[in-house]
Amino acid sequence: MLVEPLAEGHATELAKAFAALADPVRLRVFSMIAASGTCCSCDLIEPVGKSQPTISHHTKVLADAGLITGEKAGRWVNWTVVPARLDQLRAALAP
Amino acid sequence: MLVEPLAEGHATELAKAFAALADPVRLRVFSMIAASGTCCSCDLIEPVGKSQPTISHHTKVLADAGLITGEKAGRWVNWTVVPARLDQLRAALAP
DNA sequence: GCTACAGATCGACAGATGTCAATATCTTCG
DNA sequence: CGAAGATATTGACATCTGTCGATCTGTAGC
Repeated sequence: MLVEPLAEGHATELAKAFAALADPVRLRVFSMIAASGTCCSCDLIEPVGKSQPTISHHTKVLADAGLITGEKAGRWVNWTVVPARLDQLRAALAP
Repeated sequence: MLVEPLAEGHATELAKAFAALADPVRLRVFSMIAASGTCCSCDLIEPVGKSQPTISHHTKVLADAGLITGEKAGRWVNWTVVPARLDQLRAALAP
C-alpha cells in the first residue's frame, strides 16, 4: 500500500477491517481471544467490564470484519482469530 | 498483542491509530502520501474527489493520530508518513 | 417439561464522524 | 499594498456507533 495509491474498492475493504480495530473495547476483546487461543464470550464480560449485549455486539463486528471466527459448541461459542486476515492488514501497512 | 491481553490504556492508544485508518478516503489519502514520499494537500483533492475542507479534515485526523506529519513550505504543507508509527501498528498485529 | 445459562436481537439514546458551503488565515507575487 | 492561491476553521447536517435494559433463542441437565 505504501508503494502505490489504493484503489477505491480496496480502500473500502481495508477500512472495514481497521474500523473493527478502532475501538478500545474491541481491541481488548480481540487481544484476549488471540492470547487465549480460544475463548467464549462469557469469559470476556467480566475482564472487559461491559454488558453481555455489548460484548456480543463487538464479537459480531469483529467476525463481520473477518478478524475472528466463531464455532458453536453446545451453549458456548468458541472464538478464534483468523491469522490470514491479520497478515493482510500487516501487509497493507508494510513498506 | 497476540500473546497477552491489552491493557486499557494501551488499547485506547492503539484504537486511535486504527480509527484514523478506518475510513476509505483517509486510507487513500494516506496511501497517496506514502506512495509519493511527500505531497501537498492540493495534490490530493482531485484524485480523491472530495472538497478541500474535507481533505484538510482528513489530513488533520491522520496527523493527530501520528501517522503523518506536515511541514509547512511556503503556501504548501508537505505531508510525509511517520514510519515509526506504522511499525508500531504492524507490531501490534504480529503473532 | 422445566429451569438455568450462553448468546443473539431489538429499541432507544447520547455522542462521534464525514461531508460541504462559507469564511478566515497566511504566503507569495506583481 | 492588493490580488491570488493553499490551508485551516466554523457551522450545520445526516449518518454511524457504542452502550445498555429488556427480550428472544437455543442448549444442557434434572
